[in-house]
Amino acid sequence: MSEASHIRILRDAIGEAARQVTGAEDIRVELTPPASADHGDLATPVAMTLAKAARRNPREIAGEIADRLREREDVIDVEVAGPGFINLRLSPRWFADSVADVVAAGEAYGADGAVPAERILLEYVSPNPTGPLHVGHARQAAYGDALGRILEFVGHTVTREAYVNDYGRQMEVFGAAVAAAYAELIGDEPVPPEDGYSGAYIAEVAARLHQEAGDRYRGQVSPPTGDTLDWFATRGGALMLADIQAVLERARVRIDSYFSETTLHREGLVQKGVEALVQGGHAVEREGALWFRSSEFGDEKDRVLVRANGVTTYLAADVAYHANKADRGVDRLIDVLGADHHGYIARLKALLAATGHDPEMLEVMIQQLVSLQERGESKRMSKRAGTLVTMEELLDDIGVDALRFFLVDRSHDTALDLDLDLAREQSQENPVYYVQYAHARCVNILAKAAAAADVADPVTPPGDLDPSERELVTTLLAWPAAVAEAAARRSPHRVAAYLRDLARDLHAFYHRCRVVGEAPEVQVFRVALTTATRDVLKGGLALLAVTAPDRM
RNA sequence: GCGCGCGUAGCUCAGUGGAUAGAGCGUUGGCCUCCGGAGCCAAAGGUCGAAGGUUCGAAUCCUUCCGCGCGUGCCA
Repeated sequence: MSEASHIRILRDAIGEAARQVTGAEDIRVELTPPASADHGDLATPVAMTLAKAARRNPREIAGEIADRLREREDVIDVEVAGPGFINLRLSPRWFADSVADVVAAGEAYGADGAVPAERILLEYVSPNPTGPLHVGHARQAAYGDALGRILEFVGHTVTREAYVNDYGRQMEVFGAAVAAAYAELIGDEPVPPEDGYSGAYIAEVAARLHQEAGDRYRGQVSPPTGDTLDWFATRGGALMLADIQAVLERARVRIDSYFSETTLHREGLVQKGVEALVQGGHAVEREGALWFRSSEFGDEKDRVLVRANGVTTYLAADVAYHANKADRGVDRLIDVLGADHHGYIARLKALLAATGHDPEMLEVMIQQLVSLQERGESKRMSKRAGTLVTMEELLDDIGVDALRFFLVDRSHDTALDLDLDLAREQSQENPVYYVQYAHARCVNILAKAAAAADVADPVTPPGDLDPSERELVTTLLAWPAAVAEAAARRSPHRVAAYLRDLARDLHAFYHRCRVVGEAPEVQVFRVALTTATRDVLKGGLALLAVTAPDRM
């Protein structure tokens, strides 16, 4: 059930009235809470949207539509305002029916609204198993996972995948660094690689490998070569990847499959992909290297696939990987990448076009940089200075709920300043607790009302509604549109923003209206309203993988 | 230089053609015999970076300019 049925009936009625007045077909009726509550319960700008095609004054059209709506029982007042808005005030009966709709829909409320439903392959995080996940990965993970949940909720079929960059020189350097730490451990001469990896985690990996292999590699690691180097790189990488997966799991990030870059090379798919490009005339040799002619497909310039020394580039593997993904029978590919990869978009689209796919099937969602703020100051992060904050440290510091909420509370294309003091705060200032508290408050009220509450009964309309009740109901009715918008725009932050709005309306309602101990018809209505709010809060938080505690 | 992103309240940010531009934090002032005050109510605070243009209507679309970030490797 994507929309409560009584608001749909109303929307259809407005559409029909507009059709009668203007003759237009297929009218999309936007029906939202107005900017100010004293404009009514719901408002629509439909007359203004139709004015141009109808070549008529929007206020005139609005007036005629309004006349038709006035006859309806559920509408107690209609007025035309401003440039042509139609403002509606709805009956208590309509409010009661609408709340009952939401309660009846339960978990399905707002779900399955996507048209058409697509099969989507969503790639995010994509770690290098040469080091721990950092803050940037955390943002990609929180965004990607929330987006996946939202897309599924509105009816798409989603496969979540992470591409593991476990191939190439970086793995060798990593292996050499681990081997050097191992050498130090067993008293051999350590030969750390230049520009190598450092940090305590390298020593940890070395220690775990020492437990596994003992002193077997004594005399072979100063420096390691061949199979020995390969062993340190591969085994070390496997340990790192396991750690990475554990951190993601702890952060409630779901990934269906980890796709190994090495596999692509081992199975000859990279080679095959490159050859296909050559045969298609999309790759040419120049100055000893093999170039992908991506500029033919809108990229700024051509890109190297195979270097003069015969080694393939990262892009060559991506040809194979993206062609592979595009061939899996999906309608859409979504890549979540960091800000430093935005130059990559044109390349990826070009390689899809060159391999005979529609480049439009790929969407690349770029995540802007994250910086951490503490005591009013930005914490500078640098890999070299060793001040990089890992995702695991962040989880230890502020917890899963705060991390998940804060990282998706802002649009993905704006740089994010994560205020650690605020995130740690277990108080009113913290938006996570604000929303969670609203949920706990609903649960508490319902527990108190439990004896009297029978929401299965038809919800009876109260004599009149408090303004805070009207606002809470119209906000609840806006949920399907909000989550559909979040999905369509790939914008999980809209869900977070919606939940804050809903929590605010709930708190305001709580302070103005008592639920327990009121006249029976009032109590029944308010119990239903509280139930609906609880369910939407819980469902919305679940889309962000944030818990909805019953008590705090 | 070129490409992409961003410039909105003191700070962090919502708002991709509709009404008097919003929220959180911060500031100021109110509200606990009452379902949890982790809350509520109110006030102050804005030339939406600048200038043109399109439109009945522009923070939103177009053009130019200014500022910030990132990219612009035979790195990944």
